[in-house]
Amino acid sequence: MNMKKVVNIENPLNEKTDELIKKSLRKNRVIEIFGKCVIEYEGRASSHLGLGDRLILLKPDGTLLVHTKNQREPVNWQPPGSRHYCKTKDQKLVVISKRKSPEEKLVIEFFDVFSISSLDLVDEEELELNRSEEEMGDLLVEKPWIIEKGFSVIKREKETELGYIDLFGEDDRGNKVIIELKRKRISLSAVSQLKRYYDSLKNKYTNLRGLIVGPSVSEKSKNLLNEHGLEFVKLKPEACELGTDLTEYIDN
Amino acid sequence: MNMKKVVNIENPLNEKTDELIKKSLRKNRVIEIFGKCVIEYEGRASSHLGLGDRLILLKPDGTLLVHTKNQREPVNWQPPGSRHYCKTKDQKLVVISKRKSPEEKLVIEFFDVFSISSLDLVDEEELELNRSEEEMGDLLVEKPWIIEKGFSVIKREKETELGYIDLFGEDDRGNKVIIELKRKRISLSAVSQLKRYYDSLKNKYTNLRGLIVGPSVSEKSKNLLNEHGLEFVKLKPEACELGTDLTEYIDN
DNA sequence: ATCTGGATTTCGATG
DNA sequence: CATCGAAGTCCAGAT
Repeated sequence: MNMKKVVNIENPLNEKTDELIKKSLRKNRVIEIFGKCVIEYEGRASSHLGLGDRLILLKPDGTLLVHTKNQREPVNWQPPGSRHYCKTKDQKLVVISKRKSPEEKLVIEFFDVFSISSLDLVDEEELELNRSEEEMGDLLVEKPWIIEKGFSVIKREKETELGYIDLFGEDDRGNKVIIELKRKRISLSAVSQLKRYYDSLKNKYTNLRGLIVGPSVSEKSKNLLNEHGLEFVKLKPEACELGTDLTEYIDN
Repeated sequence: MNMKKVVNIENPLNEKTDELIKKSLRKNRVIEIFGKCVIEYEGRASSHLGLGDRLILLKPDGTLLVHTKNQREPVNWQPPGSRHYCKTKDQKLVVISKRKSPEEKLVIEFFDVFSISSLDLVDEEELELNRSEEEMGDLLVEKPWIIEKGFSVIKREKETELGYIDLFGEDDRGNKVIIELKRKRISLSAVSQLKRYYDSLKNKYTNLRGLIVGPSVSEKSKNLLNEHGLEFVKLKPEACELGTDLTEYIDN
């Protein structure tokens, strides 16, 4: 069953780890290092991280991740496209990752290495993700009556001077309608975004409405919508999955 | 030197891996699994990921990460605070992670396991990060003349009806000044944000200016600033680090 | 290369 | 718990 070759050193000696990492980098393997280290970063920002235990992950696409025992986010990293190097200096393993444009450099100095594994990962599958904002758009193009009776879509992703409008359409009285879709509760910045689109088209269309569509809206956002004469339409992203009962919208 | 105990199985048998993972979870270790798996997610969104090789990371704070050989971002994950479980079903290792509020569930079914390591990571260090937007604020509070001659800061993080203003101050002619700080090139949404703050205070102060401070500004954003009567002031975040030569601002 | 906006954003601060 | 905005955001798509 386990025909896959895992290179694994439990108590790595520095002279050997150096070699192993270099070879694994050449072979485009994913490399994982548990170790005690100090980290310096210099680039878009700059940072210093004192001595501690971390897990370092080197990916064949040039990604480098430094994970601590907490948090979803890496404490330090290099984005895809970086170049990784490694050497032994003063008896210590040093891993360096650089990229250009923007110029960025990460230096990891190991004071102890607990474990190294490296492996060729084969993965051709792509993630199928549902309930995105895009799916909300798909649903409304197909069933525009969910917005309101008589509504019709003219254009998806309409470009304006000031950004892209999710849906542009027309109501049963001939008003043009700008629709901004959100899969989460409506925030102030979402309202500002809609207002910006509205302003960019209000000179072009005399009868113009602006709708924001999402699962809910905060109090302040609702007030701001009212001030600007914009409207809110309730629609939860989970309603946009196939086979969902939409009868609650049917009296529109 | 290597007194740290690394639990490491190179060719894990499923009966043993089950036990090892359960024990490591109890002991709050960081667990890393290389394996071939299928993944289902159901929660804020939903997703399916077909058979492929991945690296799974389980953290003691309840974070779970699934990394493929590419990208900085995990292809699937659970945020901190989730609960991890593991079992053997149909001779296959299954790892499950759940959280409530919002309800989310991730199920990883392994068809092959290549390597497992688990380790107690000790890390008390905090990251020292420089060149943040906050540091730009620190500098301008200390040296307000960088904005312009005669400018003075009245308040940091001033709250308004429609959000928090980074800096609120006054110029040498008695105009009140709203300042929005950005460490990156100014985008349309940054301008919208400043406009929102400006609108929320323009009734309160008759002589009001709105400045946006950042390293550069896009053409569209510059136009939108002009339309609204708002202003741009150039300041790079790296200038906010200690010991930087600020003579280029000194004629202000 | 830049611009634009979404994201299972995450994260921290604040009320 | 909700709101708000930054982030070395990342990332995809469009120009």
